[in-house]
Amino acid sequence: MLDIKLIRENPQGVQELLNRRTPLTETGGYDLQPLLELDRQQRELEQARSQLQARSNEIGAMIGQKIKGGSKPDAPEILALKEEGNEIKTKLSELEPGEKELIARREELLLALPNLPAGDTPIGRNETENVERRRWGDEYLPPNSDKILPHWEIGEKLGIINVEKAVKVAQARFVALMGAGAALERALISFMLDRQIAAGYLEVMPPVLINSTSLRGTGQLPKFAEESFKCGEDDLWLAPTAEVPVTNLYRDEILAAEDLPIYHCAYTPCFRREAGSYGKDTRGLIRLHQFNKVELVKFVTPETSAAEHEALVGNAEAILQALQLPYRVLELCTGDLGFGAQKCYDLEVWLPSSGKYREISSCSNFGDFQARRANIRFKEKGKKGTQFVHTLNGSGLAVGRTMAAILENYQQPDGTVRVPEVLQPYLGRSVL
RNA sequence: GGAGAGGUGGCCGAGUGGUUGAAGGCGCAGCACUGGAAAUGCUGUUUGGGGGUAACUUCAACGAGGGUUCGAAUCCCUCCCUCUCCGCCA
Repeated sequence: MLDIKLIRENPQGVQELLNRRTPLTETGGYDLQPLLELDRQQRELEQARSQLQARSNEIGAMIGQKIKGGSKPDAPEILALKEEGNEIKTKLSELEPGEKELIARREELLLALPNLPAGDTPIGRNETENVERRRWGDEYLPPNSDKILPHWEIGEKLGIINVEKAVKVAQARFVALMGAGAALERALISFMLDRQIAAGYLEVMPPVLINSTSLRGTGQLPKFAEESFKCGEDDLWLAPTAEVPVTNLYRDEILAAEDLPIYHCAYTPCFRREAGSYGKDTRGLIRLHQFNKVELVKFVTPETSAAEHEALVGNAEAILQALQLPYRVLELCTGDLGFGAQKCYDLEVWLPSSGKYREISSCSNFGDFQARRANIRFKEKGKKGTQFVHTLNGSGLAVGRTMAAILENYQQPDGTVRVPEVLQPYLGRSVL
């Protein structure tokens, strides 16, 4: 959520940054004018209301004092005050619903606004204008990539990925991992967690059924309801990413400045409806309704968040490097930036069967956008008031896509797959 | 699912209609005492909105939302959550 004060004080500046995401036109974009108008009306009403309220409080105190001083409750001067109190109450009851309505509508508009891109986020219209920052691991690109099978075919041949059975059990876009496939998934999860724990992250295992307040806190609601699975009987949703439960661990808390930064890593299954992506990536492990992910989440002070962001990307990259998987780092342009992000790097791993880099991690700095929604603050000793923390998160990494990358990049001519060296202790074997 | 108890400030915990934003304690900060510290004493210590350059001022908040009243943490209604016991269960 954006700061209404910032919008009020610098509407042109905010509008300009929002236009970098989607230009404001007659047909689209983000128009601040209705919000500013609501805000103006609301403050006007608030002033009128609180003046009346002040007088009402005064009357209450006066009556109290008189009665304490020995006046009878039905003395004329008290009856006169009560009369005035009643008049004020009538006026207040006329003002209050209007103000509440204005506040609710302002909140609604505010919740629908995305975060402002950071000043140095490259400007662009869509994913074609993302900027490649670096590549890593060219020396590990597999030779004769034209002979490499897509991971789902290899998985099927090895008997470690079974789609048919999963579709029977659930529906399309689910897979069942069998034998070494399940073991590899588990090994990857353990490996990733161990590395991130060693890098200073505290492991958590949060609920993956989460309430709507939590989803609103991180920005998935109200705008992206159709992307998550909802449990109809309860106010519970299946977590689309561990970002939601882990960030919300600290919702409505005031942290001590010396507790920051807080680093968490979490393995969770993730559930996404993938609405609107019906034709895409219909095969394999790339786009599923259920997948595993190790997530990194940071809570930091505003001054450190940019540096913490770079470090977090480095923590995600370290996994790809340890697995010797070639990848590149993209910085998302303003037109492709996620709703809550002010700056975002995507890591894309090389998938030789399709000759493409595919997203395997997305590392975002949310600034205080989520903290404002989820009310996560910190207090510095000796300083008055509180500040919002900055939240950051990134995948470290998406496990299924990592498995896909391994199956393809580590394929051998005889149809077997080498196990990356760092995983061998976890799996107890060197070939699949 | 059945029965009961309860939700107050960073924490514990008083408070059943009238300066109660809230006693007391703990914690924390400052000052005093000390060679230094401990102990002790004194003082201070919630958050959010509005107005104001500021000093300051005003409103709101005792789980949430309604209601009664001139006035509600205190009374009434609805909802949510937590805890205990029983049942069920990995």
